[in-house]
Amino acid sequence: MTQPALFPRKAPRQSRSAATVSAILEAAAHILDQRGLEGYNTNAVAARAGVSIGSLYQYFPGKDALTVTLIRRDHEALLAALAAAVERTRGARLAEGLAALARVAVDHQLDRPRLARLLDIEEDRLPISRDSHATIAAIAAQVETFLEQHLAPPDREHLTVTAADLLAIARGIIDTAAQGPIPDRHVLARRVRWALAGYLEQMNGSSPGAGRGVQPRP
Amino acid sequence: MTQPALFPRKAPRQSRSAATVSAILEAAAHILDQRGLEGYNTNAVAARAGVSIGSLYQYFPGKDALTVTLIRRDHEALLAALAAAVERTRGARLAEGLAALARVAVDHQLDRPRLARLLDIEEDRLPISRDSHATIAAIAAQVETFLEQHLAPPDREHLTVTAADLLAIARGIIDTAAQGPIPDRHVLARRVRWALAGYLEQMNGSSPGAGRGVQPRP
DNA sequence: ACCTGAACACCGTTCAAGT
DNA sequence: ACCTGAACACCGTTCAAGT
Repeated sequence: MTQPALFPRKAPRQSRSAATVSAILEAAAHILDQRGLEGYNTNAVAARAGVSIGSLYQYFPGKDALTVTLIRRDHEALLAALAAAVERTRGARLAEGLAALARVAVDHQLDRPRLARLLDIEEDRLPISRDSHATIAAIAAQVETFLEQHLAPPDREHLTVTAADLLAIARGIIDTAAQGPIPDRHVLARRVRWALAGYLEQMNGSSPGAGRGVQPRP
Repeated sequence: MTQPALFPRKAPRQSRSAATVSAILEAAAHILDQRGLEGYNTNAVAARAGVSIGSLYQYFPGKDALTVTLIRRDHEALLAALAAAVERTRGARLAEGLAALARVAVDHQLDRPRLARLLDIEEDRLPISRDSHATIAAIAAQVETFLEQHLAPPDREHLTVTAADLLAIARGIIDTAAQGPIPDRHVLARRVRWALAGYLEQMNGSSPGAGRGVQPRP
């Protein structure tokens, strides 16, 4: 019943082993992107990385731990892009800020669409580990910071739920759109912006008690 | 490279074999709901259904075909509930209708939350087969019908995209919320309603050329 | 027409032997 | 400290033999 750990087994201590870990991760991303989940197996990853299967298991306790590391790296890239956008639009109007966030989310997903989609699928399937949770929380915190900058201070509880919903809405639209033929970034970003702005506006107007505090800054 | 078919191999012709198929599907749903994807394997399904593994493969060409059948049944239940709600709210105001749709979506997901979530995960992973596509299209068509009833006629192209986005938004919020502790249905439905109404309102207001036609009925 | 279950294949993982 | 690859275990799938 004890399931295998989902974090790297140990950190590499010598430069050659650091290279091994890098090669394994790069091979894993490449195979996922090129061959999909069907062709994604540990033997193929080890072969492409040019190491033996034993070496892979020296650094990763299992296939899922490898996948989780790819997911965390992907999240960290999104976090960096998001933080930059939040910083950049600090003085801007809400609509402009939301447009920037929508663009970041769309660009992130469409950079390597297949890999991004498969990592999302695996993320849904896998339990969230400790440090994955930290990165996800940091992403949500960026959205909360953005809301604090562009809205009058509502109560904390709502800020958290609101940030989570905005992220879920963006992900829902982008993931669904990305299942079909590659969509136009600009059009897709506009649809995401509509959804985000609309949610905020509705929340503001619909719930007299709860939403009162969420007002655009003067 | 030719991947196995994802539809049932053949229809049962005798009553005992119909019972076999039913037992297999029921066992599959039960195991998914109780043991998760980890415990979901064809040997366990056959054992719980009380049939040999060979019988399972007589009716389903593979594990994924079994899963796809569960997904299609789930979609058909959603379609029926959605069609009833669309019919029921035909004369109602837009806000009331959206609230009804949000409730249908939330109730459907929270009926058997774990099973619903795992089927969603598998649905993302699996290619959409012919008749799965038909059911999904029928669900989207219900949303389009709803929009036609409650909004002034916009152009067709936009109706399709709008319906798809509304579904994606609802799914994004509900799936994400359902990952954590079981959320309150009423609160969750309200968040979904906000998101749906907000998207429609934004689309209406933000895009002078494209959105002009989407106006609430007088 | 339907059912059975041993056998096979593939792939995740381990471990004894190396450098 | 790191690497190797044969061996093992689990599970999806097939197929020859039944009723």
